[in-house]
Amino acid sequence: MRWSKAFIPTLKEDPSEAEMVSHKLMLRSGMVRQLTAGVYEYLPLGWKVLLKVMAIVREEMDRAGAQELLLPTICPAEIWQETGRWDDFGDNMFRVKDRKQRDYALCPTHEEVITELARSRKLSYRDLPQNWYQMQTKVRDEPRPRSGVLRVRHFIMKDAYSMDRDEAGLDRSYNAMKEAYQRIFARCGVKFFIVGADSGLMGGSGSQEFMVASPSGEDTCAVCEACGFAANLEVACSTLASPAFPGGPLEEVATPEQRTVDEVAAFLKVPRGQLIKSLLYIADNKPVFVLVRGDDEVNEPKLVRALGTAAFRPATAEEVLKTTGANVGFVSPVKVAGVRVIADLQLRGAAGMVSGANRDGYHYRNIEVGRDVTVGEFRDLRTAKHGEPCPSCGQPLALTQAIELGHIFKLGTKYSQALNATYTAEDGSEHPLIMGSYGIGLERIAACIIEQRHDKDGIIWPLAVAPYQVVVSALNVHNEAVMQAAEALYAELTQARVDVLLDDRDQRPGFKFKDADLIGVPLRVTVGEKGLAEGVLEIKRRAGGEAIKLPPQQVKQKIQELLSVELFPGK
RNA sequence: CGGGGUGUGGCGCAGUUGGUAGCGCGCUUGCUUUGGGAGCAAGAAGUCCCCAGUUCGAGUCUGGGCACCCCGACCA
Repeated sequence: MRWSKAFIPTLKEDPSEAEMVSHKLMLRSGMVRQLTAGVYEYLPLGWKVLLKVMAIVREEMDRAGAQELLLPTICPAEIWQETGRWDDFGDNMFRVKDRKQRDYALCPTHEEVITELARSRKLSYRDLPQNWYQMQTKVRDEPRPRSGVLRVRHFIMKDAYSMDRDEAGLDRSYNAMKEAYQRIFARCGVKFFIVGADSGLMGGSGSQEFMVASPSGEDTCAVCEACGFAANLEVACSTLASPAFPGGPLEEVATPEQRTVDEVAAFLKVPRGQLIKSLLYIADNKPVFVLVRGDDEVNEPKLVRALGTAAFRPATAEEVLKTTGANVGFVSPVKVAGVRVIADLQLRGAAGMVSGANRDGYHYRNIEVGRDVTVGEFRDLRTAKHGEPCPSCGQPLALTQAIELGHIFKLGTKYSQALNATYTAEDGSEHPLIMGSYGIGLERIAACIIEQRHDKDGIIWPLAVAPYQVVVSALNVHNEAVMQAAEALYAELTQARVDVLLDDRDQRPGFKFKDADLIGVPLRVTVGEKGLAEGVLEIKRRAGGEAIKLPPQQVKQKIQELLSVELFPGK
């Protein structure tokens, strides 16, 4: 490509809408442009990067035995109604009607479509396992798009779906995907780690996420340096002993106007951890008390799993008053009949605790869990904290912010059962397919690479995903010798199938250098009057280091050498 | 959906007590220049987010709406 003909609208200044480095650099390097909130246009440079990422993903998926296909974006409502997700997705799903007023979904994900496909041709045990994948646009009406291309309403996902006859098969399919993912991210040059995760709306028995550490990440993960344990805070637990404070008979104590944990703890001169935070929720239209220690926070994803439903909300002030007879700040399950109580594991056997007396202006002291409160169920409900003991080895956990790049799920039979997708076994019996689903956000890979690989001048692409491998900078297009040498090298490299960009623009050298650095081309060959006077061209790595000066006729070979070393390290 | 912020040439911004819009970058043309975002000269380009109102007169004041960005609940 000749730069003079390329549409690479670089920007000298940071656009005002961008905060994250990757967002700024994607805009400044002319990779993308925002059309509206959470919807981006991929310009030639950005699309080239995505194509390279996709090529790597395709290779690794194929290597792992998956088969590529392409499913529609638009899909009739019926199959979503069959699984219940027509409602579950709520406002997050774009919906359209056709001319006959029939409902369609713009697919936010494809479990329903793939499962419908799987059932359309009755599969035999002989057909299994199967793994089908696609790279396709997903559409989600995100409540708040942000961070450039990281959280958008329109993005390209690589999604794969495995079908097996049993759990052992699922484990094999799952592990094959996990290995493929590790290879993909390694080849793309991103540093990542794997964490145990929540399955959320996908359902199923287990999942892991591929994370990239970043202060701008939306997820928080607990990581143990000592044993390698790592989990999203949505599921991470830690091992802490239950609090046992000196007990005694239940006692009411006046706490006028003291409502919050902080206020009550200070007023009674007890640590916050001696309080029980009694939160009233309405789950499936019924009140339920959720208890955690005063110094803990309820973790909502954990609560979803504990309650077995996402259909819950904090009770209103009126509901609290009606249920307990007291106002918010003075309530607890003590002596409240007929309300389900679910408590954090920490509170099992806790004694000497403080919580509301269900009478405005009063709290109870010496609450003993079990004696004064009947807990229906103890579950891990609290959010783990920095420095707490790792559940597997006891060493302190570190919390770190991260961006989710990929997520793999063991779905089990959630979709195959709902949609009646079965296979026939040897004895002629029919069984639901055991499924897994595996997603990667392709734009996020590009964004994460930039987050990890940039400097003050711009992006530093690894060769594997660089939009161009080499830029030939002709420093003065009016100098015949320079242009001759540059054109000759450009032709030579193009013929050798090197992805090369010839900077033949009528611009000053500094301008060209800045632009080349900004878009992050890994190798630059400088063709200038100075070098030619010495009989050399100069090869410079974007990542840094001294320029390599070589006679023009040796440049192509040297470049091929550099490319092969970086593309196939170790060979 | 709650809280905060911003809407003015393509981009980044300024615009005073209300008097009919300017700066830098970019773009076009010409000349000079050519090893880290050049200089001079000339030029094109703006429904001042939209609607309504106040006023002789609104980018500026009032009301309503819309869009976008940031912070919190969801996910690749």
